[in-house]
Amino acid sequence: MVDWMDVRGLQAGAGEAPAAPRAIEGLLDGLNEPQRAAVTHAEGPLLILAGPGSGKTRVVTHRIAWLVTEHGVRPEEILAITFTNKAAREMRERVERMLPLGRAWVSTFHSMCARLLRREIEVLGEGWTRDFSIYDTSDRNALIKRILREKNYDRTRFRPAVVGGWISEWKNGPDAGSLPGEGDGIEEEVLSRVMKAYEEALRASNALDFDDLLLKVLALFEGHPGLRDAYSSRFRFVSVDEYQDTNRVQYLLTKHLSGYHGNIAVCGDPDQSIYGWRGADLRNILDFEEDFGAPRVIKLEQNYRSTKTILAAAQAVIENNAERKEKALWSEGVEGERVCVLECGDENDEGREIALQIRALERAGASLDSVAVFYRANFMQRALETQLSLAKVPYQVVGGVEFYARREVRDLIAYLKLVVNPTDDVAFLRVINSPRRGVGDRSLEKLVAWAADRRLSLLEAARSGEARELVRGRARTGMIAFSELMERLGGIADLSAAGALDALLEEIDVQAWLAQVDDGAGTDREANVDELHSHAAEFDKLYPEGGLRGFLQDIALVGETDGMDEEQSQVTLMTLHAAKGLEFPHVFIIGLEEELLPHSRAIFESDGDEGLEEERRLLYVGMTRARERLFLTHAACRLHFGQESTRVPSRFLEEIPPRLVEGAEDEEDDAGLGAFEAPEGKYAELRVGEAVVHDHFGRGTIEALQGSGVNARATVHFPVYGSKHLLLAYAKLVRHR
DNA sequence: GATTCTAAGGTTTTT
DNA sequence: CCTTAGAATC
Repeated sequence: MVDWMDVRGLQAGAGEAPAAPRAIEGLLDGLNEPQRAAVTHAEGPLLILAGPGSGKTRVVTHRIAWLVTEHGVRPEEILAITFTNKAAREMRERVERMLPLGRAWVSTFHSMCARLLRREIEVLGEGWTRDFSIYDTSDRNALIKRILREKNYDRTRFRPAVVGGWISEWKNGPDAGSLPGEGDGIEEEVLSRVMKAYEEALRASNALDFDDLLLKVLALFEGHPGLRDAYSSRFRFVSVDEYQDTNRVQYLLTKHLSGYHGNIAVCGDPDQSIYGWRGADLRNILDFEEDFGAPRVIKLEQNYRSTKTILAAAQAVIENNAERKEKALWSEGVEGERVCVLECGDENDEGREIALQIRALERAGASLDSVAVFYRANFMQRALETQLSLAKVPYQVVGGVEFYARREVRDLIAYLKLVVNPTDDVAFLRVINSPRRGVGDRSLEKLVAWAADRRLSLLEAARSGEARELVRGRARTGMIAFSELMERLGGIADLSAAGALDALLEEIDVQAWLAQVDDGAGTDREANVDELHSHAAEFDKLYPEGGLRGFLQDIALVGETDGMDEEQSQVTLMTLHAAKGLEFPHVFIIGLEEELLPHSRAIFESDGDEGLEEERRLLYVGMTRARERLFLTHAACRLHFGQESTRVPSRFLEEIPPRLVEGAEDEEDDAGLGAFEAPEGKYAELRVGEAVVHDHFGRGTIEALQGSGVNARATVHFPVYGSKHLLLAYAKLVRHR
């Protein structure tokens, strides 16, 4: 949850003086030399280049504690920026185990900016007030869709999400803050015109999108140096985590925030930069030394997480990148077992193989929550889930359908947003007809046009007798009923979050509304409403001062209840991107195939190796999550978009030295000997040289047999696919004639 | 205004 | 293959 307290008292030192914190026992104990140096760095710029598993979080949290207890820094002078809200929460918790953090700001760039704007946005004088709404991506898209329709653009060619993406890209690009010109192409024209209308609509609705949160603060800082200096001097110690994933706008904010005092500590790892595709600029961290004037540079190179083997394999891969800062990672850990590369038939075979290996790990004493499976693209999740379910391996997927994306939840939030900000037209359009009030598209079209002519918000329009004359029948009754409802709800804006929600639910007759909203998809919508209520109640408890406004801000910026369930013993499934910052004893990375990892978009892009290097970093991030065992799989063919395609093993696999890979060195010998011990059951009759038929690969010849029972494997040569190592338990080999 | 049909298009994702 | 969005139809 975003910390919401402390909206007052910009002046450092305002409020009661806290008792001087005591030195914390052992703050530096168990830290290595560079870690200690980083923790005890006080004034001036600091760049921490932290390899994976090098104790970065520990260093950052201990440094904050050290600043407070040993260097006389007051918590309210500290601003710590993290990559996600979850990371912010965790960092605050970890520091607070050592000392109270009180009014320190620990947050993402976005929540920091939202919080700052709640106080200062009126200084801009551009029309926004402190009750501004925050539009998330789907609010944004809904608005753009409306604009595209208004302007009669081909909405199949120009999809709202795509145009929204362009706008966001523009707002994070070099000309952020200005509007794009029309240029000569149709795309430039659409971007230019739609964005112009979009920006006007945002202003008219007193709303900001995610990008604006940062841009408005930037504009404030640039236009009002006094205000910038007030914040920069209040936050005497600024730190930015995951600096390799910051974009241009975030870089500029960092500059402004630290301009006054230069006490800026950034930390990150260029080798783990995986968000270039959404505007993160690797140069921010690569150029930090020039940008921030002779910083202290500390490299954390000792890895405490992975076995030597895993570390060496990951290192061997990443060394193929040209664009990087050299790091000499080392570990005092054990050699560990070799990396296991598994070749599978297709995606189902891959899933089965993973289930099988997980069972084997379990037999060896591992618990299921020590296992994670990473994949490049979400579509790979499905086959994996199918096979794990069949094999009865419990799993959880990280990053599924977001709670706040569910329809009934979004509707309720839109009501609340409209109460707080009656000019929020996106919210208005979302709920005017939910529950159904007979106000259809045609009626709304008239209302929108009427309101636009008079520069009024839709709610104001719906209140006016003149506008009500535009429509008749049910539509008019509904419009009147709705504006009266909003009238009645006006007073709940100042209630607590749960109080406001209760009042709302009472007014709209939840049961009837839920019955309407229900599409019979079996989703438990009532439970979702209850969950929203408990979120609200929890928020009230945590931040009694926050109220409905605070709650809305909080949920606008927190994507999900984003917790992994750590209670139950189950395997964790997620994309490689989602894996950043985590660690697991046992890691599987699936689909190590050309055009998947590296992804085809990266392979075929024109501008050099940038994309390819990012793919390599992605694999590097995945590999370095593993503590003890690392499994890499690839399939010979894979079904995608209903199309079966033959797969080529990833070039990255070849970058791992064979000596680090299980069975890679001596495979040839084993196969030649045909060491096959005591074959049993139905596989007993298979012999080297025999012709067999396989589901996918067709007819082939057995070249070698190894292992027994469930581990019995055969090397079979297929005319089309070449030699394959197959697990007999799954390959369903049939003797040919 | 609701339901059904059709066509397109489908990395990665946080805020 | 499967989801989604928009158009067509009742």
